[in-house]
Amino acid sequence: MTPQEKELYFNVALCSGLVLFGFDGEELKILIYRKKDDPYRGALTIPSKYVAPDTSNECVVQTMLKENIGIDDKNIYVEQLKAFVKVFRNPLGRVVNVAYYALVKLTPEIEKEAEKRNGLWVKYNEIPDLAFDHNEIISYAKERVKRRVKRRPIGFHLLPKEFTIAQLQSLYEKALDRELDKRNFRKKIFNSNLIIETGNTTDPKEYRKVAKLYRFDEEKFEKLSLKGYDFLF
Amino acid sequence: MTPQEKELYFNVALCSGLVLFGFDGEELKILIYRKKDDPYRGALTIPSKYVAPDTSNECVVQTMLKENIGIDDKNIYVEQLKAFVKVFRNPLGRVVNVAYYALVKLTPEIEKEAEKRNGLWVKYNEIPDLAFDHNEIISYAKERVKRRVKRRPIGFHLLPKEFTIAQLQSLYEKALDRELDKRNFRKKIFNSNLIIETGNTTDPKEYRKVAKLYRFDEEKFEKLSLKGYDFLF
DNA sequence: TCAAAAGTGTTCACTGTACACCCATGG
DNA sequence: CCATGGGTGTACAGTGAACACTTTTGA
Repeated sequence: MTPQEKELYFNVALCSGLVLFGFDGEELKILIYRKKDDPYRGALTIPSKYVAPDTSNECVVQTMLKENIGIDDKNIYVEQLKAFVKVFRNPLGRVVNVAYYALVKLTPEIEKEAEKRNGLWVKYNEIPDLAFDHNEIISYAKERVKRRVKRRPIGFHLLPKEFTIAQLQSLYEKALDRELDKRNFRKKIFNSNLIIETGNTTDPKEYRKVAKLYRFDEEKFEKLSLKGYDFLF
Repeated sequence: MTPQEKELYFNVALCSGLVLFGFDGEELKILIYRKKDDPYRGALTIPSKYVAPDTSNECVVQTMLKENIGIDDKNIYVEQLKAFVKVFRNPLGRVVNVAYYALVKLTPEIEKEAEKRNGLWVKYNEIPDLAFDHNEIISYAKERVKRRVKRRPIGFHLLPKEFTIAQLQSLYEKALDRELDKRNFRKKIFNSNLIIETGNTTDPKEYRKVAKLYRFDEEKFEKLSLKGYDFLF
């Protein structure tokens, strides 16, 4: 490669975009921000951050998780979506956004933590207009999650350690954007043998009727992951 | 963004990588090259090309199709896989490879054309060691094609206008990397109503027994594509 | 006593899969 | 006459989808 070519081609910026899905037991939400700098000051965006040439995109995603919701945990489920590469995405120059999505269990603390840092949690089905091509990125992320949820038990990343079947079903309904039959859902979940009764129940003060709590069988999950796909909805 | 930041971040090169799948009626193949320049002179690679900051990645893919196999056709099926972004992919600097795959119907002419231009067609299941992370890219592409083939009738992009059921089945077997039952396959294909008997048959000189030729019902295909997924294998 | 959510089985249609033989033709 | 590949139907199991009532308990 000639020096001229080097100057021509090594002239692109790289950034990581993050579609952060959070589930609070009832609602599936996505974290967005109001931009505080140019370009598009004041517009809404998903979390995005430039990547220095000697830093990995995945590292920047971890940094964003730490900065945006205060989570410093390597076990958060993160997966690349694809690159968004349109020429005129950004007025500063050619910026390639390599988009990722991540799944987190929301607690009131995490929600507040993100809001303290100027984040906004918006419902999965009520995404406002965003800057750049970020709406397109979110659509792509939602499709990916729909597909993953149908095939792999990634839903467990979004739930607390112990959860009720109703919470699990609610999550699947939100992610797939359709109602599921309660009896069929339970049959399917129990047949998968991926969840185990913990023996605990919900706090009687919180609900009208106590519900059994379950946890996820990690061993079975590992085997299933290795084998490939299963767990269809 | 400060000028210092601009200098720091706008320092990455962008390239399009292409996993080109071709089917000749019997074998599913991938096109690779022997590299003629540094770095890794002499190593095998998939077609890749730097993208100038004012050019779209998709455009570069079209250019590669033209340069590598002499096909100048906007109807070739092309889809982005994802970005391959490791920091030390390339000794010249940070190069982000946005990988695509494309599907083409191979004729002896196209195969020879590509070979004239130094291309090598390797069988889907006999991929040699490649430079950079190109083996990883091909693995990812194969997984994507497997999934797509199961869900959408993209197989038709790899076949000539008129084809036999045996050719179609052979393609599916190669792509999915397993044998399929002849009767079940025919049942499934005919039930999908996606193919139409043309009334023509194969040339009696070519085969021991003539076989009916079919074509693909584009109208039904459009409807099916819009509706979403179907056509499971 | 009523509203709200937990929990529980059966039936039917469809789809995937396993499986074997006859026919036409060229060598 | 035989090797090759085209073409055809049935039976069984498993899964998806539709569907309604009882129980518990807090308000």
